[in-house]
Amino acid sequence: MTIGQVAKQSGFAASAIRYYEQAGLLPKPGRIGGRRQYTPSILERLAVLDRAKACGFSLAETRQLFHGFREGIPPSQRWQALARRKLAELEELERKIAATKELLQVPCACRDLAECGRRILAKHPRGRRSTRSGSLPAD
Amino acid sequence: MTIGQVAKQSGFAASAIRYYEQAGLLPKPGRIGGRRQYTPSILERLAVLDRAKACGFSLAETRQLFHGFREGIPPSQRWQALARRKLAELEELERKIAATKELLQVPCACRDLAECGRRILAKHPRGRRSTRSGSLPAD
DNA sequence: GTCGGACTTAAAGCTGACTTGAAGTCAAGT
DNA sequence: ACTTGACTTCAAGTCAGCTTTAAGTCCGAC
Repeated sequence: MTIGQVAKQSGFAASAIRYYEQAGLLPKPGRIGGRRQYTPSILERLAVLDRAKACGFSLAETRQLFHGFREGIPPSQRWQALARRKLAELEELERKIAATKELLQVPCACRDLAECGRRILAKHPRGRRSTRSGSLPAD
Repeated sequence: MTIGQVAKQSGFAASAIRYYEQAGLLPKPGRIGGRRQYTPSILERLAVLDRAKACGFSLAETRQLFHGFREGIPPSQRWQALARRKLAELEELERKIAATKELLQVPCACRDLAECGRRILAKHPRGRRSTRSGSLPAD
């Protein structure tokens, strides 16, 4: 199969497939005239990749799934090890969401935004911010 | 106050304060000898910004909070309008998390990852992927 | 007058997961 | 021979929210 056929059948963009190969998530396929030639087993591999994505795993985590264990460790143990960590992360995320939702429901009766600022300052004298990412608040 | 003093008192990095100014989230302060000179009211403004961040608002959303309404619309209505949308987003996110957690708890008894792939393919014949971002799965 | 520290700007770098673009190659069809 | 379409590589672009860097400026102290 050519990369285009794999792309169509798997639903992944050809560019993504090349990217995954480059990232070490897919085995390097044979080539004919410079072009990648895949066997259908690539579709199984991509299905696993898809599932890993659906589990919220980053590419680094998915790489662990494939290459991060001693040979012979069965998939069940691999998935489990990664799942444990991810579940903890997701629960932490749920906690953040709950805290954010609470904040969003605090009523405001200020006359202007400056008054909002004064009230916030009055409750939370001063804070240090942490230098991190993520679309939700740090703590 | 100099930007350094504001940084220390607010907990924001000086570079972040400049960035917010550039992004239209902070008023342009007066200058003395080229340096920004702030009045303490900047601290109120930054406190509001901080609260908006804690509410999970993006800078674009926070800009709306400040400038996205007709003059005279009180803070309560501004917060409320933004909060409604954000709460909906957060609930959507919670649904995704719940779905992801379920997936993570599916047991696996495959002998190898190729078998995992075959089983996944058997259940979900083929899928189109959507071209979007976010650390959690698309649907 | 000269040192150091805090400030200024514009531009580039960071993260993750890809996509897009440019320039070139290959195979098949007419 | 020539066109078309699918492929190749490598580099750069995308998004957010900043930080970092480089090169220069300003002020107060000594």
